[in-house]
Amino acid sequence: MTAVLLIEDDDRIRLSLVLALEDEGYAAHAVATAEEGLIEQRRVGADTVLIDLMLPGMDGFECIRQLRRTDDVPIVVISARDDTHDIVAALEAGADDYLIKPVAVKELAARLRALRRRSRTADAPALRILTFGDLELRPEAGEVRLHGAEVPVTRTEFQLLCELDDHAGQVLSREQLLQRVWGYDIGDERLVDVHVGRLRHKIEDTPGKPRHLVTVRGLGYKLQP
Amino acid sequence: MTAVLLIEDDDRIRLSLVLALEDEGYAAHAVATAEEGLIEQRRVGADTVLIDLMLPGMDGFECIRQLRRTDDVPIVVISARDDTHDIVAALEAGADDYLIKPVAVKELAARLRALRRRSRTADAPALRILTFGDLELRPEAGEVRLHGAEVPVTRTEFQLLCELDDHAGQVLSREQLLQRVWGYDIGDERLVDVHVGRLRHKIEDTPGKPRHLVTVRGLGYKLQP
DNA sequence: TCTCGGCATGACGATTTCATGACAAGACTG
DNA sequence: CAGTCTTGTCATGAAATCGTCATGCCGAGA
Repeated sequence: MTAVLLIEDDDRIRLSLVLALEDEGYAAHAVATAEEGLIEQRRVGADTVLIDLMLPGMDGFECIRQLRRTDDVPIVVISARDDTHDIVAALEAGADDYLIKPVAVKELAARLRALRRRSRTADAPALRILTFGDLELRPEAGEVRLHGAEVPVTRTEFQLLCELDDHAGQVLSREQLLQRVWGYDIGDERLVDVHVGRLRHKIEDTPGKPRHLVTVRGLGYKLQP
Repeated sequence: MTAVLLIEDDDRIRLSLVLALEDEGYAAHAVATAEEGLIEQRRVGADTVLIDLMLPGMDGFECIRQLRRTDDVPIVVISARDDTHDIVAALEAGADDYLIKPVAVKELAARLRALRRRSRTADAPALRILTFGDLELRPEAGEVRLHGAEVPVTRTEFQLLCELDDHAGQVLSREQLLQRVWGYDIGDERLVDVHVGRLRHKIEDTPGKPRHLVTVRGLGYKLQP
């Protein structure tokens, strides 16, 4: 059974939501403040956290941020405030979904199922530093290194490389690359060739024999893992 | 850049959403019908699909179900209908989120970011590998391996192999293969023979005794599981 | 065994697909 | 404002690939 932790200060809503969730087959557990919620989640480790934004003491936003420091648990906000600004802030703080009170329990249950479907895996990815043999890509730093030495690449080249990197090992068609790097719907696909060529000059040692950025004839290009 | 596919029949909404998404830094691409959407997603493979529910022809629910049969892409519904029943049905069909028109673009963008944050970890190692004894087929990588070593294969050969693979174990007639790989309605069936022959040179070790790509006299070819 | 239709295969010209160098129009910098 | 960097377009040539055809083989049924 799925364990849900509800953080909500209003007694009536808290009680009715717990009952409704139990009806839907969840093991629901509720507390009234953000502080209790943090402790409880650390202790119990529910599969999903439901949280109100307006809480006495620590507010919902801060609670979400603190949860997110240590926990990748799916978080759904349930709030009376329907302001776009609040919604964006909550999602940016680390929430996964935002429902406006009064909530339809069926909808809540469906959203919880959808979210759970999506959150199957647990491990959080570390800072990405991707290595392909002697080629290093640091997306956050905007750096490309070959044999440890930084290689100057232009913005377009870098984006192209990142796009290929995001799908390392997969073939991306010129069309896909045009769409993703340039934002074109249609356009001259030779443009991709030209940039791939330029990139190769910089990141391949042996001309004519690309080891990283290989072309798959008739399909596109890919970055060799 | 993140590629988004929008499926929306209303011209005004479609255009304004595309522009708004591009402002937010997405590579947006739009079609007007569910049927086009399915084709487009198979062709281009966006990172996220936005879809309206009320569409001419195939409706949004069915489109979501069909997408989900082959694709794990995040799907966000954007609909004018605010009925709980519709929301639940869409989420159950496989959607990840549901927004009610008119949508606040900032909220949409925030939800897309949240969804992407959530999906990224899950679908990282999604490279399919299909194995037939010593023969390996990696559709996304555009690779064919025999005894672990990569075999260079042309596009048509690769498509032919994928098609046979999709129906592994069952016989496909030359006519079916012509239709599926070449798109011909009619044509010279010898063409299939020639390509099967070329493919065999590459993926069979013992000439004259095909172990993977078997011909069924009078019927067609099949890939032996 | 003979015959015949289905199948395999090698060759070849036509076409497609790629790589690359050159160039001009911006963008950026000092 | 001049010089440099970046970017998109184009032309060209090389190489890989495609579809067709002709030829010959092989298996199944008589």
